[in-house]
Amino acid sequence: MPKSTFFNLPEEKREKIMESAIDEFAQYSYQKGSINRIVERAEIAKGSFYQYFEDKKDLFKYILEKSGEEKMVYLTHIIGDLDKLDFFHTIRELYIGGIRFGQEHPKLAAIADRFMKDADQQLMEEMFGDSKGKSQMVFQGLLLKGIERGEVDPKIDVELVAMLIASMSLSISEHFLKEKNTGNLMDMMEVLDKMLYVIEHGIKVKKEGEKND
Amino acid sequence: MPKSTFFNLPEEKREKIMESAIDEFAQYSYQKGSINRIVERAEIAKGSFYQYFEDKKDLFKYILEKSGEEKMVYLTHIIGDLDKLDFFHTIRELYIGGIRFGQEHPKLAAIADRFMKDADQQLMEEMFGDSKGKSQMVFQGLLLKGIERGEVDPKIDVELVAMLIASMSLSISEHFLKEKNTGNLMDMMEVLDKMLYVIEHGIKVKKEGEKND
DNA sequence: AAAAAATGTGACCAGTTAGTCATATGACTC
DNA sequence: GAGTCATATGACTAACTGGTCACATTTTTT
Repeated sequence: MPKSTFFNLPEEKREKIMESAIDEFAQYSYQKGSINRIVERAEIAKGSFYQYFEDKKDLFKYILEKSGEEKMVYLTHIIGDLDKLDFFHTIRELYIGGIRFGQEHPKLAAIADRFMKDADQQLMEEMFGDSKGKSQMVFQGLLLKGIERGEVDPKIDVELVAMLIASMSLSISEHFLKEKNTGNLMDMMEVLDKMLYVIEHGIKVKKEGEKND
Repeated sequence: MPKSTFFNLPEEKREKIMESAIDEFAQYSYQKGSINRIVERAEIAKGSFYQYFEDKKDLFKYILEKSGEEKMVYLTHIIGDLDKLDFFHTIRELYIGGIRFGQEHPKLAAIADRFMKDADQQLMEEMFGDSKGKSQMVFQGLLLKGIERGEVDPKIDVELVAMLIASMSLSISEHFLKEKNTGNLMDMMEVLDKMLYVIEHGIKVKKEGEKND
């Protein structure tokens, strides 16, 4: 957590610092992001930075937390309605929420994605405290519920599939972030639905007598 | 490519250098791997290193190339028999080859995997010259052939699915590398087959009248 | 106004990095 | 033995890094 001095700062200054930091970590990774550049861009003295934050990790953690909170805004209505939709529609809604978050906060999305991709397990644990990724845990819970309800194939290995879906999610986010020029919602939805189709049905050719939606 | 001086070196020395470098990059990433530590472990002078290699990139590229060649040894017999097996058995064989390579050359596998995961697109292109990952291209080719043969669902988006499979492959390799303590072939095969099952059939519960292998 | 507490500052530290270069070594040729 | 040439060396450079600290300034309290 930032020190109290940071929260005592006038809002303008505080936001300038946050913006500088977010710009920095959106451009560079956590590792390569430079405190020197951040304080330069924020026009504060190096020493001041260390009056506001414990260290680099403290700052980055705070950004991730804020980013997580912001993302939650896009997802809570889905989590609330968890029983109204089946597994596949639930994760579809979750992805759509994620895409909207990414469109409205591209830098935050880029920072979080890059961190998920780059960070080694040790760093992840230092930042979050939980060993397995949060999203993987969410998927795992949803899968179990989906199996109970008879929507998801009970033969699958829940943990493994959660991992696979989490990894696909990451690569699809990366894909979206990379092509932000053509990042219109329609195209994204199309890609999303194609991905969900694969998760639902697999890619093996369907024999006669099998149904489709 | 390393300079001619490197290849003129007595084999013993050459291998000591390669081993030091491989150890270094297996432990640290390309970015964080240190030439200083490499020359120290290899017991050569810093200046000597730069008599053998143009720079850090030159060395790393050479390791990746050698690693790629070595991995090919484990895959060529499959590429040769490409028409004997259907799509799903082909990629299964490819994965098994990959697993065996990883078991016999864990450091090389770790280096390549980490690089695939970490490297930004720019660096990838500097190293390989091709924009899309090699494995993704292989999957794409296999998918197209699989569709032609009526094994793979023609409704899928080939490029997207190739990307998804490539990303799953990476995360499964990572999974295997992480648990090298329990890394016995039997367990790995089980996980592999579970993953392939998902790719084949998806995770939606099967209605009556649908078949399974 | 004086004292005290809080905040701001940037030179500085010890550490790292990739890469260079003048010089030394030693092997081979004439 | 002199001359030549490829190779070996490690001190050195310049550029960074995250983090510290003695001091200056401002704000608050007495």
